[in-house]
Amino acid sequence: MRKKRKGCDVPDATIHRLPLYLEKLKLLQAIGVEDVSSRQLAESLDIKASQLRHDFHYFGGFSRPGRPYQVAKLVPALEQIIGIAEPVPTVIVGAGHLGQALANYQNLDVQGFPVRGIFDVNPKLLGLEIRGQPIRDMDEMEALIRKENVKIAILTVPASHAQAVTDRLVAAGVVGIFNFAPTDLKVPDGVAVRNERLAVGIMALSFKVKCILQGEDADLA
Amino acid sequence: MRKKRKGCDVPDATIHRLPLYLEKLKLLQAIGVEDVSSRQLAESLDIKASQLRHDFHYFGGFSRPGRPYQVAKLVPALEQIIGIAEPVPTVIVGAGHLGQALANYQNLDVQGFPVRGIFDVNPKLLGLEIRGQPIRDMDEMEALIRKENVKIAILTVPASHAQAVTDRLVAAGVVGIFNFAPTDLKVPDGVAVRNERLAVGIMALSFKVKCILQGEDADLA
DNA sequence: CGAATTCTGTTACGGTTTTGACAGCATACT
DNA sequence: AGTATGCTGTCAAAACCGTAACAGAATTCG
Repeated sequence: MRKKRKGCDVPDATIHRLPLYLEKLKLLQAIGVEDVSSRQLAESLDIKASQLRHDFHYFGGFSRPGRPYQVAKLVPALEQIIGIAEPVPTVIVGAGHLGQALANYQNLDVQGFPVRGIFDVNPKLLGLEIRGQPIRDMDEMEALIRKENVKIAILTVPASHAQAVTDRLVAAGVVGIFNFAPTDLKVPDGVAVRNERLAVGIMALSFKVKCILQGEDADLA
Repeated sequence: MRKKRKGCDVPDATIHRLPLYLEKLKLLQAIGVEDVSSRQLAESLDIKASQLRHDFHYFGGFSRPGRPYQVAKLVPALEQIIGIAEPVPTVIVGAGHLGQALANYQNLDVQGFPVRGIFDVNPKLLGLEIRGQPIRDMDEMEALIRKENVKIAILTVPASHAQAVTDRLVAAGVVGIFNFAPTDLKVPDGVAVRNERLAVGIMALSFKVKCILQGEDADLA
């Protein structure tokens, strides 16, 4: 296999922690904190300090040894690593309840993912504006993706349409798909999919709840 | 530590796969399939058959050796394990866009989590009906949770209110919280929290997209 | 009836992630 | 100046998870 680009050969588990680090650091920055040690930052996130340093180690020196991390240096460094140093234009496909909720979710913009288009097949929804964006017909999708150079799409269509829409997105140049449809998508190499399956989340929770309740019963016995 | 209850000392990774197994099995059941081998089931989910058997092994015999799994046996067994053999009553706290979208999400009911109450502080929302459920005032929350014996709550309030609401939920007897607020919740032992952080998902995706695009640049060079 | 096939349950291996430990640098203090 | 302290970067051990291999059981076919 070809040698990976610097900073891309990183465990998934680490990748999932980077946004948490960034979020917490931005919070600290907002309240005027300038320096933060690995211990402080890790404890506030309920992880071990050694893990945090280990994570950062994949990307090389964020600080000089012996000195704590500087928030003002770390924030842009993490944004660079995550890929949101520049705003990342995004589209939402599927303007049902979930799609509309995401379109309304102000944090998407704030966190670097401005929504440049919302699309749906339902003609009744066309023209309805959400935060200044009209819901557009699917016919316009490819043109807008190309025009705005959109690389990331949020997919909130029914499972039955997900694969067909995915194929169109990929053909139009989308490289990352955030999939809320409860189905597995087939994509060519060079396209990343992240499945966000609500049902999995709540069922995993249910499993733990069941175990907790059983444990309490046992305590009483 | 006290000996764990049977079937509760299971890796997280396995727990997260159980809903996928169940979903696929229900699909097979719906189209009349009676038997399914570990290989068939695993391939349709893009995992190794050995992993599937390994997962099932945590819970003991679902089938007699030498015979494939019987869908009609496996579905209720998994439902039992996950804890949804009986419907699990649920409440949604926070009737903003996301809360309403989840309340409208029909699959919640179908998958065993009927919504028994939707709550919000905003008086303008009170009384608005979503799928037959009125949005109720927060004052009524504890009473309804106790009356319906609700153990799982879905939290879609702003981050600033999340901890206060959590404390009330826990005090009222909720044992599992599905948290969509971008903040870490402090809960006592015996309460499970699952954080569903949209920002983490899209940023993890962004990281991979950045790596893919860099890789393509490299290919051209 | 016996061999071949198909399948699961179980165990052992290999890789990855997490945790712990320590050396080295920079500062603060006596 | 010299010592003590706090910090990071780095490496090694430990825990965890995924994969492969195999033994045993039921069925099918000759």
